[in-house]
Amino acid sequence: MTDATVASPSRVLRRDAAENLDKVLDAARTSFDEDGFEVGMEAIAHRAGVGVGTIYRRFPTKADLIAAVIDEVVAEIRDAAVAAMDNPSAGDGFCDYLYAVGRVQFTHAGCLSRLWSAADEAVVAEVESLSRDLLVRAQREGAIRSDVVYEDVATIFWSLQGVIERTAPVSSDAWKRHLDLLIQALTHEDGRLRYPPLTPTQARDVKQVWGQRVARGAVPLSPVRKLAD
Amino acid sequence: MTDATVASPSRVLRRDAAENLDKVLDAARTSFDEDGFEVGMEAIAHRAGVGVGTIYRRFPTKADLIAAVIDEVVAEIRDAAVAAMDNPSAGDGFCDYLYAVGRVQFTHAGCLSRLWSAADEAVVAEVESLSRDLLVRAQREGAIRSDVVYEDVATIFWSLQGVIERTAPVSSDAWKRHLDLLIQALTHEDGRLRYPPLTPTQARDVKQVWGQRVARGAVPLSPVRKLAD
Amino acid sequence: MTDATVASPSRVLRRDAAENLDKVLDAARTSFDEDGFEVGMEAIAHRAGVGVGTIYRRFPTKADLIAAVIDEVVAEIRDAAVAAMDNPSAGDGFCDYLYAVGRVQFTHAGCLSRLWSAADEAVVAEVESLSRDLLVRAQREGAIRSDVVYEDVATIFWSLQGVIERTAPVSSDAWKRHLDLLIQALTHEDGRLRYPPLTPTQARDVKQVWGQRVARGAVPLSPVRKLAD
Amino acid sequence: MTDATVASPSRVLRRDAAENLDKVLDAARTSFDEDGFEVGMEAIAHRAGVGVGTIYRRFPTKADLIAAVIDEVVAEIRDAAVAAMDNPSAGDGFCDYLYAVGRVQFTHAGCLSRLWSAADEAVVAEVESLSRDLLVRAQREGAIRSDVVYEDVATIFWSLQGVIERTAPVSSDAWKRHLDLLIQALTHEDGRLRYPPLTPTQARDVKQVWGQRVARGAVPLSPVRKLAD
DNA sequence: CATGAATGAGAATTCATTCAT
DNA sequence: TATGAATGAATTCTCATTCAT
Repeated sequence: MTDATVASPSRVLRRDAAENLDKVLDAARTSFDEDGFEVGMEAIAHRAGVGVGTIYRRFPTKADLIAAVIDEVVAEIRDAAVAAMDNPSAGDGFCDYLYAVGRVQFTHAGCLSRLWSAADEAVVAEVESLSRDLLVRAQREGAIRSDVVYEDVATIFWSLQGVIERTAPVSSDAWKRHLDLLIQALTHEDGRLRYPPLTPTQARDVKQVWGQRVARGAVPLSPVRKLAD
Repeated sequence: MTDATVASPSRVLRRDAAENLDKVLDAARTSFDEDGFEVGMEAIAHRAGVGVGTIYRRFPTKADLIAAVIDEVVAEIRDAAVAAMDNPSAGDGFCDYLYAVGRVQFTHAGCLSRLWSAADEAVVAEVESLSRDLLVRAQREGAIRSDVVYEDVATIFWSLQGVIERTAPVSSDAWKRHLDLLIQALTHEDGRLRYPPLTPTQARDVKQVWGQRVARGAVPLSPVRKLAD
Repeated sequence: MTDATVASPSRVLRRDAAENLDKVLDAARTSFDEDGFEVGMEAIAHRAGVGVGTIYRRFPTKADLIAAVIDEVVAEIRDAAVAAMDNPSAGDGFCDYLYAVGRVQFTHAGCLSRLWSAADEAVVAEVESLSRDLLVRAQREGAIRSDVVYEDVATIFWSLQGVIERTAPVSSDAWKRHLDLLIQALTHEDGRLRYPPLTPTQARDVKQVWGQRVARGAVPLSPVRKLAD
Repeated sequence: MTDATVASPSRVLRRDAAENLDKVLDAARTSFDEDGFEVGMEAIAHRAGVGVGTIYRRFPTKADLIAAVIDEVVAEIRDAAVAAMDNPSAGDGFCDYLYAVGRVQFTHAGCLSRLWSAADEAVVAEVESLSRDLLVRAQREGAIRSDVVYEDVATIFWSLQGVIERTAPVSSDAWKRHLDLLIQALTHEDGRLRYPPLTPTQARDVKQVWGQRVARGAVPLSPVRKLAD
């Protein structure tokens, strides 16, 4: 976070440090993806080829390490959103985006329980803003029904998380089929939705309340393990 | 934590064993619903107003206690399925059922990570069979699109779990809106689904793989905490 | 111990009580013989067909129950000693006695760790006195070497315990062969024994020190389990 | 229990890992010798001046710690066997060996219930092989009667264990006298032994059956406590 | 700076003993 | 009086975090 790049004789050390940080993040990401957040710090350190102390130097807390990994994942999603913006068809772009988010979540199946709630606020805000734009553009184009709001998009992501968490070890298509179904619903105007969407405030609270839990030490788990095992 | 533990002799009159068992199950259910499965046995015992030993008398293992609670939840779902069968309109019955499952899952938001996987096999099989019937009847009536299979129903439940786990502390409508959306997709015949459903085998594996994880001691979490607290 | 046999209208209750006591002792004996002293009180109660409370009525402590069983075993040994006295050949009588003690110890293989140390002092004294007599008579007859003292007999019992504890589940001859060897040594006069025997005081201390251990709660176990299992 | 736990920062300087491992093994050995295997890990850790976690770092399980200590003891016995081989008189060498084994067993009186059964298979095999050689050589020399087999040697060790377990706190000669007696029997050819020895298979089973018990959690005890205390 | 050994609170589970019914 | 449910201290083991080397 504060990696000041001051030109100096100690640049080599700097590089070592940066390399180490990368190794740690890689190891953490992979560990979380495969085994979920319950993996011990020792296991992550081992995978990274460093000592636990080295991890704790950069990440004072396991929660911080998790947050760092989550940030990367959320950044992947942001990039997907940006890419989707380039699609000349707003409707296709929006759908591309939903699939991309599904793909990212599937890839990081072990991290889902903390996605959004533990991530860097700024990036999350960016993602939110992009999501909103993608949705509105698609709606303006008439590709997506008009009674849908941004909060429904967030809900779809949680929905996918539920499906992915359970099916990831067994199928890589299940979530796609589910999303397909959802998209079909999103593109039809006819039936009115009978329940109100989450308000923006509530959507924000979801993250906050979840965060509280974590803070209280009731550290959740990650319920996934990939196919090979 | 700082509740003075002065035991006045008449503070707790001992009741029937059955009553005690109820207290334990109630306490466990509430604890799981609110705090998830990570709650300590001690905490559950305290909530029930009994010693840990009392819990262990009926439930030799924490897993057994969890299973008992889960069984109750699954039984609620079974009852809902049975009730839905009575609806003269097969389509309405099926939708009733989906909402009922959502409602039950919402009520026991802390238990979702073990639903299905830890429950009594027989009851789960019963639920599955009833679900299948409800679906087929609704399809025969033309209320539900024909390319949907039972495994999609299971997927919908997982999807709802994802939504509920995140939104339960904040909204009791979010999952309903999501389900509404899904049902609209289920009732439309037009768009073909582009991805295959889970095979029955895979659907079975979902439970099994999850169960393995649990067995391996990577005890899942429960990611929810209700509004008040 | 204090079973006053006052003739009275409540004699039937008395009989029930006595029957219960027998059932408890039988169950305890069998349990200890088979599983050692670690068996839970619950298991013993179950075997006896009574509740734990009933056991605790007669035996305020597990140690007391153990002592009661041990007393019976020691009484068996006393009876064997008495019987051996009847043998017209003092030498044969003495050897008979050694074998008899071995047999009793083998039968109660799970109880050996407390034999002697936990038993009723009076009966132990009786056994000791009889043993002494049997030994002296055999020595007077010239059947047993003269440099052997009573304490050596006790030592032989402990020696047999060591052999039985290890071999009981596997062989019912091992201890006999060992005793045969010992007896051959006992009947030869030639080699002088190079080490002094335990003094009577020391022999007494063995029991006392052991008893202390027990009292301190470091309740030993019984290391045997019979062949069938 | 009531030792003020004020941690002055310089109270315990941290030493090498190796040194610590030694401290742990020493503490474990002493604890077992004195109090038997029932001592809590906490107690051992306290004696070693470390936290429980430190023990568990090297010994994932209490059983592993026990095994480590036992291995050392068995190694002592192996060394004694090797040394006995050097004795030009095969008969003396054999007797030396028996005494050496007695001495080792006496020193580790609290560990006897697991000797052989919990030890490293390879070393046990080595000891067995050496014992066999020592016996055969002595028999060839005519020093030991010919109807004795290796399994009888094992039996003698168990016999000594029985004597030592009871007498160790009270006398350091008792076992020697008993062994003296046994050796006199071993050196006489005249009387035939009336019972068959353990077969090699049975001797092997002794260890296995015992091991099973341990595995089943019926952790044996150690029935000894040294004189002082 | 990096390392990984040490820490110790916390979690599940057992079992002798007590006591309401 | 008998029953067996309830108790809770004690035990083994885990893991995030600290800190000597």
